[in-house]
Amino acid sequence: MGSRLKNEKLLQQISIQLKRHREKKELTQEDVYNDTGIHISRIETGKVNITVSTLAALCDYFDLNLSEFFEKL
Amino acid sequence: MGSRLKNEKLLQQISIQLKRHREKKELTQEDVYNDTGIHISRIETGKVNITVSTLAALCDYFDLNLSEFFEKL
DNA sequence: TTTTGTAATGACTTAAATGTCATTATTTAT
DNA sequence: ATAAATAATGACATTTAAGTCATTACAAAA
Repeated sequence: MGSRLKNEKLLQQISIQLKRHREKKELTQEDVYNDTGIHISRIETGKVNITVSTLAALCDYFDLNLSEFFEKL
Repeated sequence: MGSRLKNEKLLQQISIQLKRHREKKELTQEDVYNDTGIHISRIETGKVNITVSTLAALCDYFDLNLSEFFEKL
């Protein structure tokens, strides 16, 4: 059924991607919070099963669409 | 901040996409449940803010990756 | 070393996704 | 029209994402 391993891996990859995009824009976690209201710290540790809304909001904030975000998965 | 409108629209689009893929494979909601353990009914109504894990599991089940799923958004 | 800025984590609350099952539409076929 | 299959919804429990704030860890700079 839902492979826990594959899932953890996916969340890990998402977290790394988000961190990369944040750092590319030279933003702190606090910046992200001030601008979006999202606490990204726990997300970037890869332990949170983020919702589509949250991911969409972050992608929007980082100026990328969901499709290209998952392209580099 | 998080535009509720845009969000509802996104979730609506996701739900429609999922339904399209399910029907293309001629699967019932019960089939999906039996194979994945996921109750897709509420998701297909577009009122649920699905998690990445759930979406990933469904995409996997429908033989498509997340990137191409969001391409046709 | 000692600040200082930033990130990670703990504790807790709230809201909501997910799971489960029964019941009520709704669609499709006979 | 009736029956059968499928989907939607209601009600409820469980789990967990997300919000909030304080504290600890860590890194970079002074």
